[in-house]
Amino acid sequence: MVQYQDRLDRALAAISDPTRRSVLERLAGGPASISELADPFDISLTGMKKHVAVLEEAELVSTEKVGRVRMCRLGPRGLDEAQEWIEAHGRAMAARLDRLGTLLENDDQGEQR
Amino acid sequence: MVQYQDRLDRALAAISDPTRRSVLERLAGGPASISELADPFDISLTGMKKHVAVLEEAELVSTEKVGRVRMCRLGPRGLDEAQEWIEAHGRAMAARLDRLGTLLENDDQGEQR
DNA sequence: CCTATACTGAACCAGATGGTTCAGTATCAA
DNA sequence: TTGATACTGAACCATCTGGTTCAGTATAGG
Repeated sequence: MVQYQDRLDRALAAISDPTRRSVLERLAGGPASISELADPFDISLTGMKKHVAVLEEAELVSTEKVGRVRMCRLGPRGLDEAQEWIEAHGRAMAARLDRLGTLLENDDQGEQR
Repeated sequence: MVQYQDRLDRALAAISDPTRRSVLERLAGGPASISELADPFDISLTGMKKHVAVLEEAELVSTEKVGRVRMCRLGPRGLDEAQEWIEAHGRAMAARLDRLGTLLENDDQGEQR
């Protein structure tokens, strides 16, 4: 019963790492090999491959082996679900906070419906 | 030099857990105690307190002890930064994918810059 | 054919995460 | 004052995470 959220879980966890966010930003500029992705960071090839694997499992990135090079590009699915959740609930949270802001320092218990 | 991203890291990691997302959704409806938050889940009080602590460190939730009850409410900062990153880069990624989509099955190598 | 390149897989590591139980402490209510 | 309630902190646990090194394998190029 948690499984249908799995992709959202993975996507959010994937982008919670700054290295992986940088990788996504880099790939937004076009495909790149593992080596090219690893280059700007103080990280081993193996380490970068792991990051790419995480992004791939979150379906944010797709890869393809071409000769001895693994080309990485943005996946077709992208951050849609993550964006949807944040927009829907971020909006609700902000709205709630706005109302709270006007009522605060006054009555907290009354908020509990 | 990574530290200014720390809040974003924490916020995204915090909402990558489905239990914590549910807690945020619950709190969008008004403040709640730890017990009330734990109730819908098969989790101990201690377990829920840990989740709340994570949300608090991400500055998504603030808490206040009132008598023997710890009241939890949405924090003032919210998901702004997370939303900004996803919107900015999600948009860029989607745009890139659109262009790729029109060019694909044709020439991949030419995309590299 | 030989060598350098680009990745891959296995093994390992320290620290974080998500959960537990158990033994408190503090407070509300009777 | 006594008991139930609501949390808290410590200790423990299994698994995941982000990283490493080392020893391959496969391919591009000369």
